[in-house]
Amino acid sequence: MSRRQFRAPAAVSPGPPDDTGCSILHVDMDAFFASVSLLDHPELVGTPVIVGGTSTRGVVLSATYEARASGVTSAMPMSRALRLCPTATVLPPEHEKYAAVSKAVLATFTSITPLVEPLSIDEAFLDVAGARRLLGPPSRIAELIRARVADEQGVTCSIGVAPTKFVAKLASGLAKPDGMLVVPAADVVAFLHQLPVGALWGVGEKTEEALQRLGLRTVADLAHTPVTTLRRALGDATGTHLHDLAWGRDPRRVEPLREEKSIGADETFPYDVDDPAYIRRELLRLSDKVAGRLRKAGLSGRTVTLKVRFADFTTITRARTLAEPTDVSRDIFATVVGLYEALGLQRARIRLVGVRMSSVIETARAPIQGLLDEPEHGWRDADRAVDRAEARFGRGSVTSAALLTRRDPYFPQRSDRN
DNA sequence: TCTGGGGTCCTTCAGCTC
DNA sequence: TCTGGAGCTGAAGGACCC
Repeated sequence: MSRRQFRAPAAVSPGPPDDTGCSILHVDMDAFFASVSLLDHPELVGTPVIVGGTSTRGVVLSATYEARASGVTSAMPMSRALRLCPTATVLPPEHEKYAAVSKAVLATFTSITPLVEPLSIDEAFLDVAGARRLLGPPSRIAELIRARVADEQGVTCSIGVAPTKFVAKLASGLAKPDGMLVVPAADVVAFLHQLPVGALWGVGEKTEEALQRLGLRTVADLAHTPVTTLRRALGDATGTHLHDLAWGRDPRRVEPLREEKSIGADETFPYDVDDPAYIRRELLRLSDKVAGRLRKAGLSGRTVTLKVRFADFTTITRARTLAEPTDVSRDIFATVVGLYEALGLQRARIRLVGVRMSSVIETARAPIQGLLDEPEHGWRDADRAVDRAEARFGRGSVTSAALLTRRDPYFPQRSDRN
């Protein structure tokens, strides 16, 4: 669910398409989470529905187009969304269901071309140059995909067809909902130049403000500004990149295999917390979670980053790079708690804590040496035993004694298990 | 209005080495 | 021995995406 919506320029027709020079498809599921949730609630089809967190600090994850008509957008605080659309039905997220549909949709894509680059759970780029002989021109392939996704999964998607990834992504956004937009190579510059600068991928609120200060409102304005001016205002990389995009230059290819660069987890408390012992327990829980995900992915990380967000929403991070990569919960926890204690916070009111591991490599290639004081069968073996137990008995079946509690003052809904 | 959770990438700065 | 610059790396923070 895109946070910003742009109307399709009148000059571009969605009619019988000229797809000359187009081999990149961007497929974006329409209101994905809400659509999948409605598969089990057919009585709510055609009504305003919001999927999102129901805690005191929940935000909108997705909303049906009926709810969006009232001004509801993703990432909006739930309290505000319900003020805008008081008749909406609120459904809690069902992440496993979304993952299953996403996997099935991805299988449909890979049956058409091996060049599929998933961008998130609900969108992907496809390079269909190699499928043309078998399946026809890109626009016909796009229609085939839309029909198959609707038939097989019961949800709709929109597709942008263009010569480059970034134009295809813009086109799919403009085709929503349940549509297709083709931008042939010869029309790319004209298509781009009538859009507002905020439509460009990578221009958010701050960058848009910086561009407005330069008097730049449309992509055409940006394209006709000297690149040195943009670099001065936005930095070398961003300035050059946006200037290239404004002229339709985007050499990025569809890359089916993208390596993960970091794995992390963070948690916003329903209420601000000022109890250091409670924070340490949460860091243990998050360290366990991150380590488990690293092991599941067969990865180890070297840099441990602690994130702390205070009650006033200011956020700090502290990082430490270890001598060797690790996927051991205990190592991550010891490092992150050391970073936390080095902050010297007394009773600061904390809203969120997070743990992230970066500089990740495959564990099989990681140089792992036992520490001098590490027992022969150390925490690494214990972690693997926990992984095996959880695989057999379910998540949370084995956990640290410190995480076992009858009552959680900050998460009343939590029970004995995490 | 009051801001989740999972990420990536970029910029700036400091410390280190040569 | 001291100093300054270049280049590298890591840390921190910000912006952005879905």
